[in-house]
Amino acid sequence: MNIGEIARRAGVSRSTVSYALSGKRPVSAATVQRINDVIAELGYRPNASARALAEGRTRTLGLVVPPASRRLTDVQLGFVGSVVDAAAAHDLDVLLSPSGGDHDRSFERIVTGRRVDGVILMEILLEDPRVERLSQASLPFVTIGHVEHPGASWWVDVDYGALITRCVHHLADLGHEEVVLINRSAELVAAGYGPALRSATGFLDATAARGLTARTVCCADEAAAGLACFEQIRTQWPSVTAAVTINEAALPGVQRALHRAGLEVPRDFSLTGVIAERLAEDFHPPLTAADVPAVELGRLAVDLLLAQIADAGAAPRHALLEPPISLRSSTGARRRHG
Amino acid sequence: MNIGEIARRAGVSRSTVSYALSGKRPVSAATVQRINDVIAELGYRPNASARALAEGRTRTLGLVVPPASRRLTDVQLGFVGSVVDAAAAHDLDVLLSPSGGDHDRSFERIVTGRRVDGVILMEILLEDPRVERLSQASLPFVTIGHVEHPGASWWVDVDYGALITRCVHHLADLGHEEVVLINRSAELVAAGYGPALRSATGFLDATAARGLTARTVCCADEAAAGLACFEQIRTQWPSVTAAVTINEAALPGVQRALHRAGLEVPRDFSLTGVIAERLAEDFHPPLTAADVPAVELGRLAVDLLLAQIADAGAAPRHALLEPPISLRSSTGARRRHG
DNA sequence: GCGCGCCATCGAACCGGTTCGATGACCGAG
DNA sequence: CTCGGTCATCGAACCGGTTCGATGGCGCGC
Repeated sequence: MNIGEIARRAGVSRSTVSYALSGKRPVSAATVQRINDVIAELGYRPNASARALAEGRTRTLGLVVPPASRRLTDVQLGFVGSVVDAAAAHDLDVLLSPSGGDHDRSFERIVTGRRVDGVILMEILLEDPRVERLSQASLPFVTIGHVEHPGASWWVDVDYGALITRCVHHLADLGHEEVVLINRSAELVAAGYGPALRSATGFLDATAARGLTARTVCCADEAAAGLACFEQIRTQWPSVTAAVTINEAALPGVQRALHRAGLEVPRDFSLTGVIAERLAEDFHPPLTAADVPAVELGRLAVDLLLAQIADAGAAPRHALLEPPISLRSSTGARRRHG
Repeated sequence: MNIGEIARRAGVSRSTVSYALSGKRPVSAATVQRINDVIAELGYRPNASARALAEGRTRTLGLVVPPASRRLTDVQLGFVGSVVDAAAAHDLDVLLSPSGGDHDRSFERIVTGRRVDGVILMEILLEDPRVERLSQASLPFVTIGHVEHPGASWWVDVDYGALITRCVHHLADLGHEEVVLINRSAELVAAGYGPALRSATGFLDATAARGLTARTVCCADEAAAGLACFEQIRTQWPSVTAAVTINEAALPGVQRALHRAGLEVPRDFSLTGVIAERLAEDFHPPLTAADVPAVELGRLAVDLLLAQIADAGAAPRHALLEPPISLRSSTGARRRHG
């Protein structure tokens, strides 16, 4: 069931079969017909490993994802799905590599084994050893998110700082004077996770610019933590009237805490942030928020990666998306004496 | 940077390098040392395609997932994560194939291109053409979920029928007399999606056995549908006092509907079903439910697949898991005159 | 001291494709 | 009729590993 067998049955040489399939040299119509008949009859398809070896490319992209132990957020899930779909649209397969920190067998296999033509890296830190590793391996790659000093690397990202800034201005315009940022977990912040740090910076800058009192808390990525966290906010800073968050997993807990405290959104409390569209719409009431364009970001990452693979010497490109805030119904004017 | 280069620098032949790396023939300690030094210095790793071609195996597993357009449920996400992790534990990579229906280029590439040593298929239907396709391609595969007549195929699954039956008995024991099954979407049921159909059968059998009045509804996989669906239940069958569900995505909507109707769980209404553990615990109050052991199922699928690959002639094996119901706090005795 | 056997290593073939240079048949122009 | 050029096809080399049979050197036993 290999190309030699096809050639034998069609009465031609192996190279002729190869050319008939690839079209890289002309083959007479009659011969093509005969070869195609044999192929259809035997259900032949070329061996991917052999082809990869000969061509020097695997027609496969690597996608480095956080290990399953760390649950994926909705936004991350959106990335994975859109990358896989975008790759499939180009007839490329996606090889998954669960990678946490530095030395990871799966990651190393991907990088040095020439198993993939390029890599998409997600959930990267401000200082991420994997970026360095890929650079020196001279394997094309695109990161979703960007390191502090991207240098010559290609990336796509959402401008968390700008989006959080916009959320703060929105709240300030509504008259809020003391607002809180519910960030991702303290571990992620300590590890140097870009979105968390850039959100914090944007939040502090914007609140300062508008003269608001700023509070920030870190919150583990789970509903229970969201509940605890919100109750702590109410006790510690009772005059806070609005929250900005990028923590999707905490939302169900925040919702419960609001309910338990008898606070109605947006009458008594405003809530906004950067949140996957589906979750923003599932919230009650639907969240006014910057929807992370996960699908677009994933597709863009694949496009950039393919451009980089096609022209290895090209100048690095990147895309910093700043989606508009979708006005839904979770923010309102601050109530005096609220 | 290939094996020939290593051999040249170490002053040995290519086969000696190969044997030194694989250990399949003895190589003197001094030579091994020299080879390892050169390899460490150059950072050499064997080319995966070449190795796959020579060995006839790719050290890669295929995972067929629903296309991204259909959002993954929490349970499905658990499968993907655990399969990837379990494969990584065996130093295997995972190739993703988004596949919906019948003819799918990505699926065909996986099946006939000898890109993978075996395939794990999830989200299968009672009659699934892909199972047939894999069988005739004589490529080892394991399904998560099982077709109606599994024949000689290997599979792992959760016994939805038995679990739903247990839920019904639990409610009957608590005195409920009219209960509703909130199923997955009507499209899935129509397509022949196993869990949905087996749940419905189990539900009808169990309610009949206990003399309960049974109601069933299909509900799209989203919060809004859950809300609408529950409100319809309240109008149409006002005396229903408990619900059983396998629809995770609808839960936030159900929660909101309960709240809107002023029903307190479990005092006024009982809720149970088959639900991912995390979601059951995020619910308010935490759901008494059969937690789908997604992680165990994924690991098991990989184990069975590897067994099948190792011994192609082995008799088909399968595993039907029936996890216990976790008693949390969403079910209670029916209130008279409720 | 000679032959035997073992140990380490080598060379060549092979896996299944792609690609390049060469070859032969055929056609039209001179 | 011959020569040049095109077109279709072929054969061989190559991609980078693995594996099998062969070989050379060495130590040991008799």
